[in-house]
Amino acid sequence: MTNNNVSEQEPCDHPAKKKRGRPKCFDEQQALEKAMLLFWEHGYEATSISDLTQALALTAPSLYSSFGDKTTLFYKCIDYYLAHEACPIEAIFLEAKTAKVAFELFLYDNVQRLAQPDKPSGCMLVVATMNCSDHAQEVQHNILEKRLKTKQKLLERLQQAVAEGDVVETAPLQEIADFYATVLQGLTIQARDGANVEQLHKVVEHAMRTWDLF
Amino acid sequence: MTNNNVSEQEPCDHPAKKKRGRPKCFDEQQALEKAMLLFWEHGYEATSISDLTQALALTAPSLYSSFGDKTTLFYKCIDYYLAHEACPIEAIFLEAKTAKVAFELFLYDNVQRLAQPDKPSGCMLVVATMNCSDHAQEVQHNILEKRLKTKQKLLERLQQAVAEGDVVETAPLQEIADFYATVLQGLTIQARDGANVEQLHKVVEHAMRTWDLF
DNA sequence: ATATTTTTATAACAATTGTTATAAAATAAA
DNA sequence: TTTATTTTATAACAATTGTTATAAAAATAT
Repeated sequence: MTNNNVSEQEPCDHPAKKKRGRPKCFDEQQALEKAMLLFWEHGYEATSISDLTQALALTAPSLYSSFGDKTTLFYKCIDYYLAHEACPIEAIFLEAKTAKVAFELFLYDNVQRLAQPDKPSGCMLVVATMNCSDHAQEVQHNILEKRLKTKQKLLERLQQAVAEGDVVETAPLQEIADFYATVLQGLTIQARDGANVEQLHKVVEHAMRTWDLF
Repeated sequence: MTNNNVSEQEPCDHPAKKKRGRPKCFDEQQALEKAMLLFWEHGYEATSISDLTQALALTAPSLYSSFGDKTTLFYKCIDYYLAHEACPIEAIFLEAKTAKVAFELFLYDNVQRLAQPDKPSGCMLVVATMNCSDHAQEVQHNILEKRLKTKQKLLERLQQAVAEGDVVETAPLQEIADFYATVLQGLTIQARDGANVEQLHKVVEHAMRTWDLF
């Protein structure tokens, strides 16, 4: 919104290789971000093409020629979200020495992202395809799989911890993963319901204090 | 679905006071339940009138004359849900001697309801108005308030516990309420993502084991 | 200057959205 | 039997849905 100094056109190695036809009168990345914010806020189906064209200030044919149909655009917005707004779980899990620290960093990082005052609340992967008609079943299923992958990563980090010795072999890894996945997704709804960063921080604090009880 | 022996027509005190005009060819309660199931599964906006008329096997004018417009019907479905499918939190909170038992019973009762194989997963209050356009903002806000009321009841039960002496005065009541509300709503998303009753049961079991850590 | 390429703007498309007017059908009361 | 009442079925309504055909506009390449 307030940031206008974006790179006008990616030089793409060649410093100033002018393109052939009529130049675009909007920045693709900026438009993608605005579309992502709409889908994030209202969800896939509740965001209409006319909502998008209005917010991005471009016509429907421009939208379609640049990003494809609504489904394709939505997937591109999901990719944009994962690249710019979602928690970098792999990086966090790699740098953390123990699983407990990994989960701690992961949850606190999420808290910061889920309750930003100037952004839609909650995780886009959770909220954007919650309400879908039968027509959007494929989109819904596709996003569900991404959520399940995150949960799988929690489990794998716990397995790594067992291998490395910082979690005992008898620990119920699946239950631990289920518990923290539940807390994580609960944070999304709490954020949607108006909880702020401090509140969510306290929730995570308590959830982490239970680590050694498993 | 499998239960057909519903009361055909409410006698309404007078045993057999026949109504005046042409009789209805469908059971209102049964129709309401089917509508509720659709809204529960797909959400408010993603459920269309034609989805409803098709599932209830009645025409649009019949639907409108019996239940009013879409918004009114939705609210009636919410009432039906609260009366027949939602956890009776007041009753549970009244019969439980301590706040810990109250929360325990409340969460376990929810687990049973959130992951029924033959019903939509998760809490309808959480999932039905997750994705809404600007037109449905009022509906969305209305349902949000109902969610907040539940959270408020958690807090009030904790305050009651302090008054009764089964929770220490120094306990951070708001944080405890926030934590268990987070777990509760996380259960809804977990159920939507395919978790079964046993898995959710384990999550609650662990969440309850942290009670005395506050 | 002409040709080529890309993006723009205008306008329309069939299908679906929520909703309602109209009249026929089915009952009870007079 | 007639009248009154209620529900049904048919059909349409304007508005919006996602999408695209068409041609003008604006740039580069020849």
